[in-house]
Amino acid sequence: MIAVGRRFSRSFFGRSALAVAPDLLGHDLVRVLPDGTQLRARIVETEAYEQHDPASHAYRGRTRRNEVMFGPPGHLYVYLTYGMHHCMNVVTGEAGHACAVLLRAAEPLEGLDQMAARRGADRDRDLCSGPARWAQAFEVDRGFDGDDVVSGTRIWLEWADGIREDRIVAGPRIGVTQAADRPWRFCVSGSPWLSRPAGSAIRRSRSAAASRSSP
DNA sequence: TCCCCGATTAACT
DNA sequence: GTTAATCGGGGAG
Repeated sequence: MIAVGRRFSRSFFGRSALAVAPDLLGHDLVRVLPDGTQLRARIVETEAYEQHDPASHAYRGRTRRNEVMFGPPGHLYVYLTYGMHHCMNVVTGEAGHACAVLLRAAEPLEGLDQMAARRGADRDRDLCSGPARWAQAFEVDRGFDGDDVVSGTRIWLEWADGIREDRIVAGPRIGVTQAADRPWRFCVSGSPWLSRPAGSAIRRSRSAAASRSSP
């Protein structure tokens, strides 16, 4: 019997981002390109963006951009950052609760040639090792904002092996300036597919350290 | 309307 | 380690 990935249930995503983010590690994001090619990558790094989280796009309320975050769970929230990069999130929590999990890095498993063609990358490690890299490899942009990853047909999440809890490492989120101390980035320990090494190896920038009030 | 800045990346020194 | 690229969001005026 061929092992066919199972879809996630809607209720899996109907929890807090903090609960869903680590639980997505070791599972797969699947994408079918317009020509029928299937891409698959196994999640190794996520970040949680909670309700009332100063680092969240939804912190200051509902806007056209973040509208999907306020909707039902299990949908994609895709945004453009720095005027050129797209990032993929999965909306979590009940409708009305604007939380989401940022998909940051994954191990590419299927369709590596297609990913490389879009990325212009020569090494496999450069295909999905960062939120914008991964989105580009998967040919995902704002046109995918709101897509259903539970029942979708062009992009969806599949239950795979998962990861043992003792292999999950939590650390500060990357690139955020608000609530920078919250350890809401989750990584598969020692994975070579991360956007950056996990753990305490991340050094605080000098300016940030200097501006810190120290009791 | 104006203006600053960002959940990043790649190409520099 | 540093920095340009590049543009929409959203707060300020």
